[in-house]
Amino acid sequence: MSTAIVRVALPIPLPQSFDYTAENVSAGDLGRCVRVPFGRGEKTGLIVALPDCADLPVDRLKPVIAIQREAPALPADWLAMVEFTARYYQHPLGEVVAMALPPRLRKADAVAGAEADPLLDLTDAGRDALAASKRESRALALLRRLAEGGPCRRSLLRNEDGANPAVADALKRGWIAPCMAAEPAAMAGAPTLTDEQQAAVEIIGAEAGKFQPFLLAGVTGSGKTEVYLRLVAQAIARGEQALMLVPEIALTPQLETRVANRFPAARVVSLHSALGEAARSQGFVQAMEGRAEIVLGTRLSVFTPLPRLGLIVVDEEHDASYKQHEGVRYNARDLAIWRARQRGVPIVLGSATPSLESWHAADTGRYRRVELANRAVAITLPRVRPVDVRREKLQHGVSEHLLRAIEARLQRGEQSLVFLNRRGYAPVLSCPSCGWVSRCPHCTANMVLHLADKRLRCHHCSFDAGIPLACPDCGDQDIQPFGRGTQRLEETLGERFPDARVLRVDRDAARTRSQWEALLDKIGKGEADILVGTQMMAKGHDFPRLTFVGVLNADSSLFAADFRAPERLFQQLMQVGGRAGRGELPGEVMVQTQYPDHPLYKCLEKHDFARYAALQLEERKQARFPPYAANALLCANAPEVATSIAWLKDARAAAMPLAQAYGVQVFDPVPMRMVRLARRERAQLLVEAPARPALQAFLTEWSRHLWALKPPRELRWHLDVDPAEV
DNA sequence: AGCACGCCGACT
DNA sequence: GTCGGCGTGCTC
Repeated sequence: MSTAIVRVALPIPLPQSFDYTAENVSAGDLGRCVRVPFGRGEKTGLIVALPDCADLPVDRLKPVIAIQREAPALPADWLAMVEFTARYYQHPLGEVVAMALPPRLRKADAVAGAEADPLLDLTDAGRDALAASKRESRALALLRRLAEGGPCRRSLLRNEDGANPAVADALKRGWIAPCMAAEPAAMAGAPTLTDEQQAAVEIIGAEAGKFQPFLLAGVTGSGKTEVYLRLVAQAIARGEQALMLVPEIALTPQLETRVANRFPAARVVSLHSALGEAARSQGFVQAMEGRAEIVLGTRLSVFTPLPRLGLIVVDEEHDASYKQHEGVRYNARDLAIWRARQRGVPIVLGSATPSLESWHAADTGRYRRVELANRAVAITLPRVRPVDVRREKLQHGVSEHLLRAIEARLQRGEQSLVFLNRRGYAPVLSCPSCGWVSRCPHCTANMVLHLADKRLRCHHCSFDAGIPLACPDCGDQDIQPFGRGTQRLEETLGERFPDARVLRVDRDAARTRSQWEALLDKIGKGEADILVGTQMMAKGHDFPRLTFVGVLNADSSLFAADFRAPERLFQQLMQVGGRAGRGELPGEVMVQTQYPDHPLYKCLEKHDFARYAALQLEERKQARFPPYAANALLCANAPEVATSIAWLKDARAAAMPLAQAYGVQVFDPVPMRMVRLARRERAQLLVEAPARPALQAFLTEWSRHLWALKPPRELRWHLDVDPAEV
């Protein structure tokens, strides 16, 4: 019996791991879950190292309770990634592990990797039955599908409605049977590639087995997904696994089915936040054991262990949902790149409107740019033009130009979308005689009027109140909604076009996944004439009958305090414009603005992303913003903003001696633009470094000081490395 | 984060 | 005389 030391990462907010003694430990126990005594209780952690000696006298170490040896250990490269994540984002390792591991895996019970989804194929008897068939039936359709498409996962057959009894019946009759993995790379129903797509596939495919990032810049409708699928097929054919990351709302059952149907014999694991614990654990284990060929998922799936990883795809790489905004504030796109380098595999970042960071990386040659300039589906890009609202009288915020454009679509039986990034009926309720406005009692924000359910609601903390009949301050009964939200716009358009079917698509109308699906379905079937939508409508889906997009209130992002606001506006407008005219019909986009000559709108008119990116990058360079600098924010919140500011001042004082040495600039603490959020008052401090390595080196040292800086009990703080908003 | 210990007010 | 407030200190 030999006693060894194991180093355990525990899910507690402390920047250190804890050492324990254990019997009969082997190198294979690295990456295993372990039950340990901790304080007065017990905890489950992960063995992250087998050190020769502990940083504490051995007699003060406690023995572990049990090492969980039934489940497979997490591989070394996975450990290296979570360790990197913890280091880079300055977050305790144990908490990173707790986030990245499905909860089931951390528990003591082993996850059985049951073969629940067998690959089915026609038997000889099945072929006979098919040949002898007389009448059309469910069973027959099933057999024909297998005959034409080759072997297929049972789950896929089940997806086609009502086919499940037919599958069971055919199995019983011996017409179909589980078969050994045929060719998982086999594709079903793949369209012919355009020359451009073909070229892209060849260029990227040639780098298989090497680390090489690609920026696949393809206009909306150019068929990026098709390029991904071909590359995935190549990877699978080489016996490798592919990881496909997509933004949060983009992972719909449609996409899952599209991928799964394309590779009927492959095992596709789909991972998203709505998934149950069991399904998530199962997918994780299937990927880890190399039994799944494709992992398709949102940001969290970047942590899926893949022993034979051969390709990473990040779709819509500019999308904000890749960055996590609480807990471990990681960016899945950036981690994906790190992982591709670690594993020596190519990575494809795809977008019609790449992030300026990625665009710049392509400019400097760190990434290889591959362009898809032509739309694969529609004839032309939509005509885009600004509507000068200074020269027009508006009707409830909508210009006559827009209304006429909608009218024309109605007459032609086509769909219009009016895009307004503001939920609710009106952004505020106000008293004209005393100036009272509906403020949230817990936040520095206004309560939004939701007339549909007769409530005032704070969009930041979800505080909810009834609508007062009179002004709470002066008693005036003439309190009024000010400004316009989607609900009011829906009402306005309904009044103006009484015969049209107006459909609102925002977070209130599509609260659940199924509501969102139902809305998409309704639009797809042409059961709406005018859509009123927020950014939810900006991405993802093509509606063949949608030929007009009108944009309201775009200017508000033009001169916003956050330096990334214009970038996001341009991306959003380009994406939303991409909704118009994806079918046979040409599209048109109108943007209401007070600044029709603003370069952003000029570039948008010409669909010139490259030019806009160049302009923005020049501005960023002048102002020393990313990607020409690396940022981190130290954020603090407490019941009183003074507490936050005071602690941040101490933190800054601790930083000053280091800042010189690393060449970083540490700014003064400032209250956040929205100081109060959910009864806490927030402040932050910006750190600006010339580049990421300098920032990293500085943060590593600074955070040691920060942990030693005892804050008052009621104060919370965190570091946000590469923040999305400054 | 938990969860202890620890030293000062109104209750059986 | 005790129950309990939440201040501070530790967890291998």
